[in-house]
Amino acid sequence: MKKDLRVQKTLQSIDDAIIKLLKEKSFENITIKDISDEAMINRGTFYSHYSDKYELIESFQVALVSDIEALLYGNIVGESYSEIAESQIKETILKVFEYLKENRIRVLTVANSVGTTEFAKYFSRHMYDFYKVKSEEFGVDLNSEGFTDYLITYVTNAHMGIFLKWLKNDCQESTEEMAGLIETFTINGVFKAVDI
Amino acid sequence: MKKDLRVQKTLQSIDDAIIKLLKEKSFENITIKDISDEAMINRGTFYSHYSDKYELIESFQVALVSDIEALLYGNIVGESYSEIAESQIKETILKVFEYLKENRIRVLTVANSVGTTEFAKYFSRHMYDFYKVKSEEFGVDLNSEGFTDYLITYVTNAHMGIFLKWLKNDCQESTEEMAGLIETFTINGVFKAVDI
DNA sequence: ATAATTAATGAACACTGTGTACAATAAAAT
DNA sequence: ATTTTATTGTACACAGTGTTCATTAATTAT
Repeated sequence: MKKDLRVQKTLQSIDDAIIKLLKEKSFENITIKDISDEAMINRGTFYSHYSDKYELIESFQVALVSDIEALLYGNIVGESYSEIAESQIKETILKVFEYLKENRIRVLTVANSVGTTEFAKYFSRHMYDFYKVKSEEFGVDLNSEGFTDYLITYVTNAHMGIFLKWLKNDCQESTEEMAGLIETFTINGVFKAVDI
Repeated sequence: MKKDLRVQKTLQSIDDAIIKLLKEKSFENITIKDISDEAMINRGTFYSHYSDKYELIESFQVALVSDIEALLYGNIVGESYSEIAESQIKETILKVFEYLKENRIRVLTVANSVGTTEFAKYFSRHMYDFYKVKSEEFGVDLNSEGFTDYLITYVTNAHMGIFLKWLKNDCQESTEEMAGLIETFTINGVFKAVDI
């Protein structure tokens, strides 16, 4: 059973409003009044859907991250490294870039809203988990738990940085190019990548 | 000529207050009244030194970053890669870890205050510049400007992630261990690091 | 089509925090 | 000891929050 038409319209207009406002000013400087004015709804109506603006932006995050998770876990199948063709990994990285490109505005506005902070934290926690699961599937047996964690942290943050820079750069490079960069940097190491 | 004694005391008590408060709650939830109460000064006195709490935290950031910059640029001398002993780079990385450890509380509170966001942005912009200058000094000639930028972004974010994770982990690993990790990941690449 | 249900509106309210102003007071510098 | 300067206490106007409630309007179900 679907939600009341009015609710759908209200939620949609709030979404549109916050996206538009985030292009003009920072998240912290946006008030509920700004949002309800822009959405052309009563301020009280906002409160009947979200308890504050943080809850609103969280709903954005949740949507984005669950999309990407579905994309990550949905694409790669297989139980050990040998079963997973390298091309499949490449394919997944490519799909992430494509998703990011398609949702550029949403990703950037969310990332710039809570500060890259909260988003990065939230997003990278999921990326971290993904890499962890994958490295275990790959049969990567590491000397110490701590070592693995740092390794994953390294990769997660590196990739996160690349993603956001690319989006801020208006996605000038092709998704294939970017997937290639990520692969080179991560597999060969950055020093090898520049031939030192 | 030194500043008025009263000013020194006031500024110090504000610093202490914000550090203490940041251990209890997030930066956004701290009010000027909280700060002035904790510092045992009049609320108006706060405003005669800082125009708002953001200006206060920025002074923290500036201090931390300028410390680290001095450390980075002060330690490495030489004009080309060949003149710079590898041990000197290692030494610098080590010193960064030592500095971070000594200023653990300050770095973490600032990072957690503005969100890791703003701090990371601010901090990594300087790190980015450093790596850029260094890679030029090293005579790294790259095919495209964009390529270099992505490479530096990759490294900067990766290192930033490691730094903060280590600090959050209570600096359990030794600074030497950490410097080694950074070196291995960056030079050999993470895949080599785990023997894939 | 009409009645019942549910959402949105407008207006009011108490509350918290902001930033400024200014005379009074206390402390430091000369 | 006198001047200078910082801090204090208090007050004020203002902006934003979050809640309440009766009224109005749209949607759903009969």
